[in-house]
Order: sequence, then structure tokens, then C-alpha cells
Amino acid sequence: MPIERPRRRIPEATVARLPVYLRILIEQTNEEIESISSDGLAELAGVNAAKVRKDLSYLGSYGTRGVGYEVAFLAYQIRRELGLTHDWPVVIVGAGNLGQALAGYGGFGQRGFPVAGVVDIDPSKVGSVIAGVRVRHIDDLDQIVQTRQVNIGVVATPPSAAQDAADRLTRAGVTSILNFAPVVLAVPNGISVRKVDLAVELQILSCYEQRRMGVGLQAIGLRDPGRGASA
Amino acid sequence: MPIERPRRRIPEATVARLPVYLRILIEQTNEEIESISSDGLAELAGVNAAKVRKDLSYLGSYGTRGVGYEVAFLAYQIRRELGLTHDWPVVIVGAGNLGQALAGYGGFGQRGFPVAGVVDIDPSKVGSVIAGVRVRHIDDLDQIVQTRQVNIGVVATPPSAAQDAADRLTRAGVTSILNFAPVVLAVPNGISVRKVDLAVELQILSCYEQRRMGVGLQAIGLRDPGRGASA
DNA sequence: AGGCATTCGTGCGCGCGTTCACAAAGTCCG
DNA sequence: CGGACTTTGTGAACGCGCGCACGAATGCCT
Ligand SMILES: NC(=O)c1ccc[n+]([C@@H]2O[C@H](COP(=O)([O-])OP(=O)(O)OC[C@H]3O[C@@H](n4cnc5c(N)ncnc54)[C@H](O)[C@@H]3O)[C@@H](O)[C@H]2O)c1
Ligand SMILES: NC(=O)c1ccc[n+]([C@@H]2O[C@H](COP(=O)([O-])OP(=O)(O)OC[C@H]3O[C@@H](n4cnc5c(N)ncnc54)[C@H](O)[C@@H]3O)[C@@H](O)[C@H]2O)c1
Repeated sequence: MPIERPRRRIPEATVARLPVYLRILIEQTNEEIESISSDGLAELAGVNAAKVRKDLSYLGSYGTRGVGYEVAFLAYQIRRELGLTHDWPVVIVGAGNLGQALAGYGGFGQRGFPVAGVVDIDPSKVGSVIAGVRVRHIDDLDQIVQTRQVNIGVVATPPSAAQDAADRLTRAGVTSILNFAPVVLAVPNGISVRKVDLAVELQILSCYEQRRMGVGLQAIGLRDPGRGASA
Repeated sequence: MPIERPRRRIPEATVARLPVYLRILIEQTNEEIESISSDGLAELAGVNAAKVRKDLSYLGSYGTRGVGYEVAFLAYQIRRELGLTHDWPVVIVGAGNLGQALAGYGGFGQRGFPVAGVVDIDPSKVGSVIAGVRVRHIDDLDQIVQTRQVNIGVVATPPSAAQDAADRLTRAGVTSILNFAPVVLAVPNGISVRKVDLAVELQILSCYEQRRMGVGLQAIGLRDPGRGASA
């Protein structure tokens, strides 16, 4: 099988959907389903069928007209494009409420993101064990990143310490950061940052709720009795 | 002061940025700064200044040319647009690893999203107390939603139970859902859903890392010694 | 073999969001 | 009071992503 390089740069929006397709394909594999059409995949992913086909076409022409896509093969192609053919160990900075929940969550390891280490600045946290992983001091960060070949760091510190955490991560050699603190991180060029801000998500929902109810109802604190339109 | 209705529908992308501006404005208020320019706000938010001005212009003309925006007043306008002039109690379904972290996180209450209740289907979880909130049985969901006027629900159950949790939430009268389970939820028309999928975020970062390293380097497992381009 | 049904791959137009650039509008200061 | 300076608000151009619609390819059945 010839190694086929992607013809074009894959759009950001497509990259964000590929993981969803991949998860669905894995579920299909578990149910022994060998083939799936763009329509079926679109239904399960909650998107347009044409969008599915266009997304997948960036990977190459891996479908069979009149039939669909071979589930296992397509899953492999998506994995290859996303760089999931091997594990990406991650290091978590901040062993608080959230950091512990993340470290204790088995789902990451299963999906190819084993927790290479958890670090904290608080001496009282250092040494405790979370889901088999011992919390180490943040000064050990460089060593963990080096020896475990870590490229991805997770920031789970309070907002005031998040920039410091990001600085230490980049200095240690990490090139991608997933940030849970509600702050905008400044990082050197070439470093990728994605943020997960739960408060922002809730505030967006709040905006929808706000629009859903009439101004009058809101003022006197009544519930909107009917269901509005718009998904 | 006349109540001014927004001239146009505010774009989705802008709504997603308003919470970021708001958080920055609140920080500025805490530092006793009364005025800020679009340039300053753009810097702190990590976006283009023109984008800031266009975003804010959807709210109305609340800036002063030659000066900037009055921090407190602008914050109020954003709050009004996002529907943050009053609290939005939320109910959390699933008192596991993540549900407990969320319920125990004080940041939500501070930002106007008090936890009205936590429910679980597991009898052994029911009755335990998390950060002052007693976990109740999921059969009590309707009552909690009714009496506490809950519009927003959070799904923190295992993937297999997420659709069931969403169904119960919508049946109870919730109209917005924040979903942490890695599944695509099917909901009736008019119900808003936002998902937070940490595995997807990591996989997107993985894709960037994949692109960062040359194919040859990846094959033999070496670290990329240099820093690539592209933020 | 041929016709038919199915499904992929994609060209194309459209609408949204981003960014530039600039006039309008205000401040500041002598 | 007037001119220089600052900053907003927005028209316009651009690019990207979405979805339609259709040709092309493949399988299946007779
Ligand atoms: N817990 C949640 O459910 C939740 C929800 C949304 C957002 N967040 C955000 O996630 C972040 C973490 O939340 P949390 O509830 O786990 O907070 P937490 O206070 O429980 O934990 C923070 C941890 O970070 C450590 N820390 C502080 N400074 C550090 C530094 N410079 N280097 C390394 N470690 C440091 C602390 O010792 C502590 O253990 C916060 O920014 C919070 O806003 C949390
Ligand atoms: N923990 C994390 O850090 C993390 C990270 C990413 C994603 N997630 C996702 O968040 C979800 C929750 O994760 P978790 O680690 O808290 O799992 P968990 O197993 O610790 O908790 C799930 C809870 O949901 C309850 N539950 C099960 N079925 C229910 C039902 N029908 N109605 C109400 N409650 C029900 C269970 O009793 C349990 O208490 C999962 O979908 C997981 O994939 C979690």
C-alpha cells in the first residue's frame, strides 16, 4: 500500500470533527459493523452528509461508491491523520479538584493519552497518589517531560498561576497545552494552545436562555411556558 | 436611560467571545481601572482590535472616541446581553469523578451559576454531601427543576447513560444542556446543547503535534528538535 | 452483459466571520 | 478656540466553510 500524503491542508473545522467520526467508527467496530455510508455516519455524528464526505475526502478517496466506507480502514486513516497511531503521554500541572478528576479518569489512557505525570507546587499535595500516579513537585517537570517524551501539557491550576504553569511547560519543551484556567495564555510562537472554559460555555447557554424568554417575562421572573424555535 | 434593543442578531462567534471580554473587564474593575481601549482589550483577550470593536458594536455604541470604553458600563452591557443580570441555577446529573469536581468548584456560583442540585442513579451515591450540596436521586430531578426554576442541566454521566440523562432533563423542563460525555446527544427542537469533550481537544492537539514533526522523525520516535511555525 | 440503484467525490454558489482602512467624533492642550 | 492627536464605528474586500446538486463509479440483479 503506497503511503499517500494529504493533497491539501486539512481545514481546522474538519480536524475538529474527525475525532467525533473516529469515536463513532470505533463504536461501530465494537458492534461488528464493517461498512458505513456517509449518511449513516452523518446521522450518528449529527451533521450533514455532504460535510462528512467532504471531510473524509481530505484524507483521500477511501470510500467505495455504491457501498460506503470500510469502518476499520477509515478509522485507521483518521488515526493516522490525527497522529493517533502512537500514544501521546501528557503531564498535568495542578493536582487540585480538577487535576485529580482528570488524572483519575481512565478514558484518556484508553484513547492514547496516558498520564505521564502530575505535578503541583503545594508540598502537601506532593507524594499523594491519584489512580496509581504519584504527585510530584513542579520542579520535577523538566525531568518528567524529558524522560517520558511528553509533548502535551494540561494546565489545571488556579487562574493566577496558569501563566506560570504555561511558562514552565513551554520551557520544559512541551509544544501543546490544554488550558482549563479561565485566562488567556501568552505562549511563544509555534506553541499550540486550546482552552476549555466551562464558565464560558455556561454563559453562552445563558445567552440562549436570555433570548428564549421575552423581555417582559424575564423582568418579572416567570418561566417561559412554551418551547421556542431554533436549535 | 432608554432601553436599547440590539439592532442585529449577534453572531455566534461574537457571543462566544463576549464572556472573555467580560472576564477581563471584571479584572480591570478589580484593579480600579475605569477605562479601556479596544486595543488594550484586544491585547488582553488575544484577538484583533478591529474584532473587538465590531463585537462590541453589536451591543450598541457604548464607546467614546478618543478615549475608549468605560469598563463598568461595558461590563454591564455584556452582562445584559448574555443574560447574566440574574442567576441561572444549574442541575448536575451524575455525581461521579467529574460531577463532584464540578459541584465542588466554587467558580460557578461566583459567576452566576449556583448548583441547584446534584442527582445520581446510584443509591450508594445518593445522600452524600459535596461542598454543602446533598446528592439526590435522579427521580427527584423534576422536583428540583420545578422548584428551583432550573433552565440549565449538566450531563456528567458515563457515555452510555448520557442520552437517558438528557432525556430526563428535557422532560423535566430544562432547555439548555452542557454535555461532558463523549456522545452526540439527540434533543428536541428548541433545546440548546453544548458539548465539552476533552478527548477531542487532546486529539486536535495530537494532530498539531503530528504535523509539527517530520514523517521521518515520527517513524523512528525522535523528538522534533526545532520549533515549527504557526501558532 | 446491461440496466438500475446506491453512494462517493467535488465543483459551485452563498453566507458568515475576519480584517483592513478610513471618516467621524471626541479629547487634550496651548 | 482651534488644531493635533486618539480612538471608535463601520463599509468593503477577502477568505473560509457549508450545503446543494450532480457526475462518476461501483455493486447487484436479471
Ligand atoms: N474544579 C472544577 O470543576 C473546575 C471547573 C471549571 C474550571 N476550573 C478551573 O480549573 C482550574 C483548577 O481548578 P481546581 O478546582 O482544581 O482548583 P484547586 O484549587 O482545587 O487546585 C489547583 C491546584 O493547583 C496547584 N497550584 C497552584 N499554583 C501552582 C503552580 N504555580 N504550579 C503548579 N501547581 C500549582 C495548587 O496547589 C492546587 O493543588 C482553575 O483555574 C479553575 O478555575 C475548575
Ligand atoms: N472525570 C474526568 O476527568 C472526565 C474527563 C473527560 C470526560 N469525562 C466524561 O464525563 C463523564 C463522567 O465522568 P466521570 O469520571 O465522572 O464518571 P463516573 O463513572 O465517575 O461517574 C458517573 C456517575 O454517573 C452516575 N450515573 C450513571 N448512570 C446514570 C443515570 N442514568 N442517571 C444519573 N446518573 C447516572 C453514576 O452512578 C456515577 O456516579 C463521562 O462520560 C466521561 O467520559 C470525564
